[in-house]
Amino acid sequence: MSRTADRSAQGEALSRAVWSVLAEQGLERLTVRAVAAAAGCTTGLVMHRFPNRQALLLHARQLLHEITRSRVERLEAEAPSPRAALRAVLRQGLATDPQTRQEAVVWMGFLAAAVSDEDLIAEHRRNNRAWRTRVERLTAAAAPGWPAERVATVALALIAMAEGVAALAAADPDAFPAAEQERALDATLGAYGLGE
Amino acid sequence: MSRTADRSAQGEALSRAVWSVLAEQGLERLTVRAVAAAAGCTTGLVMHRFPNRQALLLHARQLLHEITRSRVERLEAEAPSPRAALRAVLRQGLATDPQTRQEAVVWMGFLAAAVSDEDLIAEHRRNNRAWRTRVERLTAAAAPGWPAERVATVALALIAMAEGVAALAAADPDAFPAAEQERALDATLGAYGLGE
DNA sequence: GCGTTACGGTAACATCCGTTACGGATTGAA
DNA sequence: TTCAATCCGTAACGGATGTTACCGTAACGC
Repeated sequence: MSRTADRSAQGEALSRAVWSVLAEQGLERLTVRAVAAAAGCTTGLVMHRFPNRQALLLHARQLLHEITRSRVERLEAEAPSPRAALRAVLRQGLATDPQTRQEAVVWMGFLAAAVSDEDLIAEHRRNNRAWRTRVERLTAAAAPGWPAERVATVALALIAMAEGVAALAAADPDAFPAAEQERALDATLGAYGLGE
Repeated sequence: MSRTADRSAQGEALSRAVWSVLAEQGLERLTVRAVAAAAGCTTGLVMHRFPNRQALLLHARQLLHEITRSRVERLEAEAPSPRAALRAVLRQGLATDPQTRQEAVVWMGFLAAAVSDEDLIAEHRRNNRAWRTRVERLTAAAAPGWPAERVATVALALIAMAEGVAALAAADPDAFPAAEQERALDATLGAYGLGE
């Protein structure tokens, strides 16, 4: 295996360790040593792979974006109709299973970390705006004939709803089970006339 | 002034310092020394007022809940109609001005801190469930005749939407100005037939 | 007026943090 | 085989953190 592939694979493994620590121990315990322990290596490897802790976090944040993006594009391509695509893309943003619940917690951790990290907040804004553009495109396709302003407003409401549900469920899974989250999503889509 | 009032006032001042640090510097820099500096005192006072950092955070979290609760109850009492009450209560949860934007950032910081703090997560769940009960009551009053399940689903969707919009706007105020947030709220209420 | 008590600032403690320096091990080429 | 380069674990460093101990001081009861 080439050296660059090794480096890239190590970077990914360390990023997954960042997610793991962020989800299980929280931002306050997200130290270089904790990440190294979660990845099964030492701080030496971490600091040889990344110039500093900030770069490590930024890489983990970017990789999270990349992974959810590819998942979303697959869902979008496989959907049988524009409305099914819209629903599938929004649905994957909920916190309906351990995997997505962890992602929601990690997403929140990065957001909290971004308050004191200029690079992280820039990354967050870039990703969020791309996400918004995507949902606007899907909404427009699902609601032909709507004026652009209506599309933008409804897309924002849909994004916010999904993100809010995920945050609520991530912090209190028992109070917001998967079925209830999906019911809220379908009720909202239905209210806008975007149901199947 | 009595000694107990002094103690209580100091606790409130320290809690406000916690909010300030959380909003301006983020969770990672929320240290006892930073809180003391923001409050214009020394760590000695902080540690005499609270047994440890965790108790300080918990008090600040509880006070934040108490303050928003009283604001919400005032809005609810002053509203001319059930639908106006629902809208006003949801609207105050958006991040439409520096005050509420700061609250949204602080709220997010406490949520991230709760990942590694059993007391904070319990407080969060308790408050969120109370919040949900309140919005369900307001929704039921605004939509007479709805079955309970419909009320619960729509209330969840409304809560999630408001919370999601606040999170988006807190992290990227330029992309989500106040008018756009309100438009999303009104569009959602309108879609459910709960507009004025 | 005086002693006691609670208050709060100072400074220290042990620990943990991010980061750096160093050294041994492994790899690949000559 | 040998030499150079790369990799990465070890250990240390300066600084920051939560917490504790100590001490001066101001307020309150007698």
